[in-house]
Amino acid sequence: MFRKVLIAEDHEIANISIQKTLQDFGIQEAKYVYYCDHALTWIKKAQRDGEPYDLLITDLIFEDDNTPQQITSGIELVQAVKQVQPDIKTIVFSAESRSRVIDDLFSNNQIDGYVRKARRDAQYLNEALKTVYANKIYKSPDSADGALVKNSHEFTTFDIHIISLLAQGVPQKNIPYYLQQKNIKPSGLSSVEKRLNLMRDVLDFSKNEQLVAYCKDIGLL
Amino acid sequence: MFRKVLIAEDHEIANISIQKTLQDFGIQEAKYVYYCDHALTWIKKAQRDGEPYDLLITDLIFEDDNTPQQITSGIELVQAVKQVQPDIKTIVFSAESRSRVIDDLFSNNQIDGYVRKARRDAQYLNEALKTVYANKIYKSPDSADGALVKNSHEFTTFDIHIISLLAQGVPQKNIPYYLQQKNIKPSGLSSVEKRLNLMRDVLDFSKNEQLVAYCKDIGLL
DNA sequence: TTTTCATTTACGGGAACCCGTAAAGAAGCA
DNA sequence: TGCTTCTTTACGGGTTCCCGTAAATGAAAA
Repeated sequence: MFRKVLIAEDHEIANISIQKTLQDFGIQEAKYVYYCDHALTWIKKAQRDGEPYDLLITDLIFEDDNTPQQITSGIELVQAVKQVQPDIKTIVFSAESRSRVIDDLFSNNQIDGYVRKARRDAQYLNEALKTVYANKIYKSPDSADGALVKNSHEFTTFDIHIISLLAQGVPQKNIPYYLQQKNIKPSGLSSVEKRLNLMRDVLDFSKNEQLVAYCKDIGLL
Repeated sequence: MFRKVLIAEDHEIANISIQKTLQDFGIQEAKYVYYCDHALTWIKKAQRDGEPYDLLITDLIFEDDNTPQQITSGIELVQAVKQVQPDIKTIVFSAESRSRVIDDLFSNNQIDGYVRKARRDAQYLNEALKTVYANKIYKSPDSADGALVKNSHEFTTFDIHIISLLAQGVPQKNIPYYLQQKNIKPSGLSSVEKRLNLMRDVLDFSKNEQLVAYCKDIGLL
């Protein structure tokens, strides 16, 4: 089993439980930090001392508490750590449930495991440790996509920009101007209208207010 | 200190840590359940046996895992439990950060403590236990904000109905019809328009989309 | 280059929305 | 009852939005 493990998790309650889970595995050398910057510092230090960590367990979102930090999210932490020590194993432990976000972690950021904070998370974390130690990829079953797929619409960054501007009170007819400012590719008013029309159609909405409400609900805004 | 405590929390990891916190307090009789229905059952059973619980610690949101449940949220659980045993103390332990929602818990649902799942949640839970045991109200400092108090508007139920209908896609001109159905007093289109105009004016908004987004943010919808 | 196809933009009629003003209604008081 | 005051509703114009169609642009194939 893993010898040295580093845990980056700002919620004290979650941190405590991860500790306990590791103890049950007989892992003695575990370090627990509450900030991403501290995590990177410990990784570097261990690397220098010739006693590198085998595994990093990290959350995705770290709440800002006005302590200035260089690294502010789990994704950035993984990327920074991989630069220092490319062979380290990483497990992300987060409440994120959007399949696109989770899949991005595996494809772009080369993580080894994902456990969603949900009903049987302790059990799944346990399985993740075993699986990742065996050099395999682990994804907790409740984060395996396909669950939320009813008549959902895959929002592009273009879509999100439009809805975001609407939610900020920009009149529809002025949206082209804002899109040009950001060099976003289609910027014509008709393109905006057509895209809004398509989104409303797919989601069976009739008004833009519904789009804003929907995006707020699924955490897109 | 409390003798018998019941914990309703679906996340296994969080549940484990609450257990540990209670153990550190020397509380021996603690029962841990993962569903609201089970919680109510145990409360009733203990009541019948003449050994009632002193304290209920519950989450707000319980994830649906296709196990059919009567009670599906922490608020409903508190209300149901209070009917069975009005004198029980209740602490809510949740990630909810919207002050409006938290304040509602205290005013309408008579809870004794709120601890937000955040950085120092274990420490705050500790303080909550002591404070509530001393018959006082506890609210973890990171949920006590009041930071959102800019030029805020006191929403009436009339306001909320209007915005809710907008967020559901009802055309503005049809809102009078829906208001009449619910016997809401001013139902004229002009009244609706005037009220929307006032809300936008107070909050310095120009579009209804902003109102919907704002209400979602502060937990009004 | 020309042709073809897809994407983007321009335009116009009709509906919904914004907003100011004025009429109608409801409640309180002599 | 008659008067005042406040709330609610009705109306009309100017604007924005919705949506279908057509023109313009651009990219890839012939």
